[in-house]
Parts: sequence; C-alpha cells; structure tokens
Amino acid sequence: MPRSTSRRRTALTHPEVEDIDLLDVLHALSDPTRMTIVRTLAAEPERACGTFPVDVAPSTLSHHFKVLRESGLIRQREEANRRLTALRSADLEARFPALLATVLAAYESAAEPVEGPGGA
Amino acid sequence: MPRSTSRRRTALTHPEVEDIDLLDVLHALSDPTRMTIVRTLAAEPERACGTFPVDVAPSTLSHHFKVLRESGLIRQREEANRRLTALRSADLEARFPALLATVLAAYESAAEPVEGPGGA
DNA sequence: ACTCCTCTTCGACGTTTGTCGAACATCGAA
DNA sequence: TTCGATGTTCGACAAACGTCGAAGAGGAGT
Repeated sequence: MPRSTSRRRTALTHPEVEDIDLLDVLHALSDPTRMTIVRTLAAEPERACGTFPVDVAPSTLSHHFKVLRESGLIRQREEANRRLTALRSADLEARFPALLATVLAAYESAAEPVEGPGGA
Repeated sequence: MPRSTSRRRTALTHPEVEDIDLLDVLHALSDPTRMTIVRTLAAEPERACGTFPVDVAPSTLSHHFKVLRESGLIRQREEANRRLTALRSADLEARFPALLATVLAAYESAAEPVEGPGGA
C-alpha cells in the first residue's frame, strides 16, 4: 500500500506566478488570522508553522496555510519535521505590482496603535 | 407598524471614513460580481443600480450593493426612484492610500484583454 | 387611479468557510 | 524501538455567503 511518497503526504502545491488570481489573493487576505500570518511573514524571511502569533487550533492553522498557499501568497518547504513558510513577495510583486506592500501598509496605518482590552 | 420612514425603507447607512475596515474592503472586493461593480464605477462617476454589466438577479445585485456600501467602498444616494451609486474614491484614498488604485490596476493588468461571451 | 419601472426586503436553498477534536504520519532524539 | 514534537487529514458543525423568486414600497407617467 505504501506508495513511494518521498514527501510527506500531498506534494505542497503552489500556483505558478501567472496563475495567481487576484480575487483569491484578496479573499485570502480578508481573514484576520491569515492577515496576521502574512503580516508576520512580511517582517521575517521564513518561519515554522507553529510559531505564528495566532490563537487557533493546529488543524485550523493548517487550513489557513493551505488557503494562503493555494492563493499564491506563501510558499512552504519542508525541513526535517518542520514546515517553513515564506511570503512570495517577489512573485506577488511580479504578478501584482505594489499590491502586497500597499495592503500591508494600509493595515498597519489603519490599525489602532494599541487598545488594551476593556478599552472604554 | 407604521414607521415614519421618510426615505425608502432603511436609511442608506454608510460607514464613516475612519470606520472603514481593511478586511471588510478586501472581502468585498474578493467577489467577481462586486469587483465588476467597482471596476465599472472606477470608470464612471455615478451609475444607477440596474445599469451594471453583471448577470445576476436584481435581488442578488441589491445584496452585493449592500455589502459594498457597508464596507465603505461605495456611496449610494436616492434620486427619484433610482439609486445612484458612486465609488468612495476620495474616502478610500484618505483611509487606505493607493489601495483602490493598486487593486484596480492589478485586476486590469492580470485580466485577459477582453474575451467576449463564448470566448475563443 | 392605475400601471410601469426601479430597487429592496424576505424567506429559502445549497455551498463555502472557519473552527474544532481525534487520528495519523514523519522526523529527531533518547 | 519508543517517545515527543510538528503538522496534516478527516469528519463534523454552525455560521456566513451567493443566489434566486415572490412580494412590496415609491416615484413617474398615462
């Protein structure tokens, strides 16, 4: 039964730059958890799945990574038993010039500086 | 239950510029029909609801306008028995500089030049 | 008054989405 | 080999979404 799967299970499919769809990207970015992932990635070159400052179950996180990967926003590679994730900045830039930077800047500028819980 | 609604039924609520949420905007833009509406609006200053080049039922269209309006992307005003819709370009620009233009440019550059119905 | 025309609201329906827990696969280390 | 750590896949589920048709509200024109 064992198929000679060298990789893990499925083979980490990423869309070609030319196949990245704008609406898919916008949709991927419209979720808070995924936006956090992307923002985090924008600040660091690469990061393991479990190290993101999000508060969801591992399975949920895995789901979000899949959405981001299939939208073309991130690239993931396997290293040991870890999955390293990186933003496809260059690809995004090639496909949709300035888009990512503009969206990220918009998010940062619009975010309230910091409002503690219970903020009256 | 006679409500003294002067306007039509509900009073066309639009979020304040400061209340426009980036994720809401991105989500609103991630639907093909709504993107078409926004693109159309980007080319014309104002337009009646029924005159958009989209192919959905009136009720569906109405729903999309509501989503766009509540996200802050469009503004609607009543004129006679028509509802005129306009892009909130200036407001968007103030809230999220360059965002709208970048997204629109991304769409146009990525879209196939023009494919008539029945493509080929 | 009566009739169009324009657009909205109200269910309804099927699909997609975000979420979780349980089970499993893989690698590295003991 | 046996663990432990890391992530994924598989249901399941409720909520949200996109879509429609029917019904209704308001103005304009006859």
